Amino acid sequence: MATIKDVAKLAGVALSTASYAMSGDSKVSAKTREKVLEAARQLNYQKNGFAMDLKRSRTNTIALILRDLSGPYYSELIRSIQDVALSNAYDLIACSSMGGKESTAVRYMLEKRVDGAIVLAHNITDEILHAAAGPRFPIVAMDRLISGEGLINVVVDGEQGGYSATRHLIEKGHSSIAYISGPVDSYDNALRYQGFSRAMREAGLTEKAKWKLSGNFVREGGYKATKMMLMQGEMPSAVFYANDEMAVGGLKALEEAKVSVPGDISVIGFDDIQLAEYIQPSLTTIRQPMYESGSLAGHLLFQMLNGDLVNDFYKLKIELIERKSVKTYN
Amino acid sequence: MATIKDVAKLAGVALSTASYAMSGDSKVSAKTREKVLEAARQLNYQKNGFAMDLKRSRTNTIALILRDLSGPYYSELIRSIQDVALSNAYDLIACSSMGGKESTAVRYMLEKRVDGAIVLAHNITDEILHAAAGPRFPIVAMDRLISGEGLINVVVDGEQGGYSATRHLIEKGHSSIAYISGPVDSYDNALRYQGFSRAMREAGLTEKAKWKLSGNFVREGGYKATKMMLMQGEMPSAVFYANDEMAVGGLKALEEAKVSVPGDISVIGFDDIQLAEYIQPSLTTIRQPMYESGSLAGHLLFQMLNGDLVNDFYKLKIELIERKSVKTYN
DNA sequence: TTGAAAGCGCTAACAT
DNA sequence: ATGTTAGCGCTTTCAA
Repeated sequence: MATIKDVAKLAGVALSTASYAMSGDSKVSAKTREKVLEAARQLNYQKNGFAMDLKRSRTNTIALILRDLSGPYYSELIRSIQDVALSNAYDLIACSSMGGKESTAVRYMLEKRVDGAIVLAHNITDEILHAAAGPRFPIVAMDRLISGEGLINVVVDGEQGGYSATRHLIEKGHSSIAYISGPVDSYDNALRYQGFSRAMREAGLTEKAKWKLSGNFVREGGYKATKMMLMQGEMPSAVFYANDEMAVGGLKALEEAKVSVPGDISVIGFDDIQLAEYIQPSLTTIRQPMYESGSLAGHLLFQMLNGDLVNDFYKLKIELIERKSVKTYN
Repeated sequence: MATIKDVAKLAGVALSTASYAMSGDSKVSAKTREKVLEAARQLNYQKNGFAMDLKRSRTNTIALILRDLSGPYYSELIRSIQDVALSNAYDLIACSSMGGKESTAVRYMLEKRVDGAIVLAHNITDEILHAAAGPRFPIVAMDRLISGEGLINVVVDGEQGGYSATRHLIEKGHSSIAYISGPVDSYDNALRYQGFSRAMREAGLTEKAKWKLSGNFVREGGYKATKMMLMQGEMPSAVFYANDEMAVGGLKALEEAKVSVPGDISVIGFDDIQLAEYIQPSLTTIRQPMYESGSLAGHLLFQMLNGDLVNDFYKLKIELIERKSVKTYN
């Protein structure tokens, strides 16, 4: 691999002149520049990325940290962040946090291989985020509440989402409502459940323990939880799945049991995944403002990178998407 | 940010000793190591990633280059590559090639910010791939045929896929078959179309120009192409959409026109996206071995990184997934 | 306008 | 077992 030194030598100029010429500095004469560029071309010269980063102590790239790169779930969010990065002439890389402490994501943040990060990866501890963030390294956390130097939050109002979903059911006349929950240690699930509880309480409705089942946020879990609910005999008139994936599994269990949706039972989900629109019946659900929240997170990150002061907490509202899986109860 | 120098000073040892201690070299005494580690802890020391890379001239990370990070389409492929990277104790980052020459992806390859790459991004030219690849920088191309130093191919047999899909239709008794194509400059589309043509020719069937419409590989395109086909009056008994996204759009157009699938017309897709199973009717399609091909690409990349010699061309077979959108014609 | 040289933070060969 | 030192390839200050 040719280095800038080789280029300078071939062009017959000093190293620094070569550097100036290639970065388009105006103090180099056109003739010299051409000579340098020609030499670079001949040697097939490519600048070494980290030598530059090291010198500049800036990478011009930000990272998006996801628990699992392969999740189809975040595509809109990724798109929005990509847009913002592009318009700021920054590079964006996506890192997986699979592997926790040992993951690519953690290494990149701790070793400062990027200039800042947007984090959506629950398996990274607060401790690591605190260690990584700082005045020179901003982090936007989208999956938790955390504060500290260089650390801000952009979250979606999960409590309001849970509340809205439940209110919707109640307004349609449902009073016996099951809640299929995500993992107990999930912050998202906790918020959604809080919203559910508040709506129930305000309407004077009681939650039944046997109608609170866990589906672990996965399709299979929703399927099993629903089977279990079915086996218990008494059925609620509606069920609130804490995410769409579980609702998809639930719909399958219901179909197998010949329980008609929304005829016999209404269901509502959360997330508005792509499938929600296409499944039978199409799923009424809560849409999170993915594009907006990603875009906001990106913009804030760049403001911090510029040294601007920003608030450290932003909460976005969600929206109810009404489809065909909820029916007025009578 | 504390450097290793600070740590060494605080611990009262030489720079190199600190370095050795922290990388767990056995020649450092336990006591010294503890002293160093303690100093590092106190200073909240984090090693600087690119200083290390620069010195080692190795990054221990590979890149997966995708045209658009936000596409939900590649999740299985990403997962498989992630698995392979992890098991080789390498880091994996995903880079978008949006922006072409100026993209993050191209910068990372050219500036050698990673040790190698797997490319699935048509908007990157062969020229760039040639410039980036070399004996010290392996690239696995999964989206084209290209050869050169450090450059190998892992592709899925699109021609066979197109052939199988068409054969399936023919075996079910269909003889008037439309082909809704992707972009003309798409290599994937070309292969699928070749397979289609071969099957038609072998069966003595003729392609009709008016039944070859372009949908650009997107849902909306499939929708429009289908509308156009409908307007033309005469209908084929089956249509082969060159990808599932277009088929989804097509199904919608058909439904709006009250043309029953598969009652009045059969449809087959290509890719086996997640939706294919859930849409009404569920879509018969061609499944690409995403996990397998990603895994293979990953393994090959690491073999090359190790200096092993590998073949420069691998072609994987596809598989027909029979669902409900194709009916025997009578 | 050009060149010499310092130094970014780290590793590793070599010397002690 | 520990210390000294020479770079990795680049940018940028300072001097010419």
